[in-house]
Amino acid sequence: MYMENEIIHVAIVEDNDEIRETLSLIISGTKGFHCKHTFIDAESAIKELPNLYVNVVLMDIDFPGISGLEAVKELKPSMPEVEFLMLTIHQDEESIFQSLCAGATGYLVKDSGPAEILKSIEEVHKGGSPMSMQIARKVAKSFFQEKKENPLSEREGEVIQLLSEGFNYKAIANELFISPETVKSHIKNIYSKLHVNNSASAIKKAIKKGLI
Amino acid sequence: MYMENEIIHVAIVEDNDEIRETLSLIISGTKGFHCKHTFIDAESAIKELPNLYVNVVLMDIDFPGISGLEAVKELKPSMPEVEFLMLTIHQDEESIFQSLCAGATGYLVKDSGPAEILKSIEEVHKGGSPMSMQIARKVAKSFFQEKKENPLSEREGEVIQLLSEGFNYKAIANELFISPETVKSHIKNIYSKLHVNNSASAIKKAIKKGLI
DNA sequence: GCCAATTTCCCCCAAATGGGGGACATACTG
DNA sequence: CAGTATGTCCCCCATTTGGGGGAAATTGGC
Repeated sequence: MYMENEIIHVAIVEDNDEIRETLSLIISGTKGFHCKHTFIDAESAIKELPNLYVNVVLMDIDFPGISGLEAVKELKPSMPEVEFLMLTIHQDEESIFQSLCAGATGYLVKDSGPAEILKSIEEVHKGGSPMSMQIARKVAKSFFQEKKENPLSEREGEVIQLLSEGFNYKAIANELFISPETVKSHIKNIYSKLHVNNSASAIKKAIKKGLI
Repeated sequence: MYMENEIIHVAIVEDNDEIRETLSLIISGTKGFHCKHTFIDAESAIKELPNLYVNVVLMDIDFPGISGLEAVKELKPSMPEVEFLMLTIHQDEESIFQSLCAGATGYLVKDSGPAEILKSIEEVHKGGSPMSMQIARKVAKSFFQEKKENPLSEREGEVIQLLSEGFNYKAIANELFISPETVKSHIKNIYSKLHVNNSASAIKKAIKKGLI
């Protein structure tokens, strides 16, 4: 139940001291917003957040150690009513896609102005999915090409074909006259393109997309 | 080109001394047949056979160490003109199926009489696929039920379903409230039923058969 | 009542896999 | 020309997988 005059409780997870403090000041200094809890890394956020009352979490996407992505994966299932807004500088499609899958609701590029940040927090709390224009386009593209384009190169197609027939890396290497390390490399790329991390789900996805 | 009066050169791979000697004597003692090479294990057969001239190999199906099955897999590709006749006591469908896939042409139960053995060797050399009645029935059954029945139990279905979604053993175990060892056990059985030996080919086959 | 299949769990142990790096060459494209 | 994708190969290293055993309880069929 969103109340028009309710105060939105925000938590921040961000390793950069300056950014964290600035965000905290902006938020707490604005009517209707409050930020009491900030965390310097994903580990402490994972430990503390479940015991706190917050509505929205601003989460930096890549930390040293446990990433923000991992943190969302960990936290979201046990606190589904909390919305996660990812903070990112490098707007690469992959981490965006991954974070959406992990349960993040929106995105913010770090150089957004105070007004935009506050608007996004409010929007996500109301049930929206705010993300900067650039990112929205990237996500759309990601989902779009997910459906129609064959994301695998010719070589990758040969590799996954053989993989689906039960060949292991060594056997695939022999078949294609390349090194097992190269096969491994192709498979790593295939998994990344299909958003999976093992052969079973790769084969399933590849078949569903008509790649094999 | 099969010549009517050509001598058929036979090699024997069999660990049991008595059986090996008996077979050798029977074969060499019969007009039109000759057996100069016998091997006591799969290893030596794999090493020596490629350098010898033989038409038919009698291969025991299960050795300690490298199995006869493995030996055929190894040898057949490099000597496709040589026919392999598997010797077996336990007529289990699985090893029969596997050996056919590996490139064996026919089967003999070990308690066959001399006449049947010689007839089978001749037949296989002429291009036939001799197998004892009991075995023929088993193979037929194996191929038959391969096509129509869902060979997976309910639990196995759940397991392969989760497997296809990228869950590893531990995750499947959590999902189904059983031990990872049990998951492993189910997966071993699934692989055996689908005639595969890794997740990639299992998923492919399961999808092709409409199991998931 | 026995046998076969299913479901559950355990052991050992080697091989395969996946994730993280990085490097270098080619080729295409803006 | 710089950037991107592809294809090739290498390192390290932990985790996962698969194969070989075996065992016990349950169920259902013959």
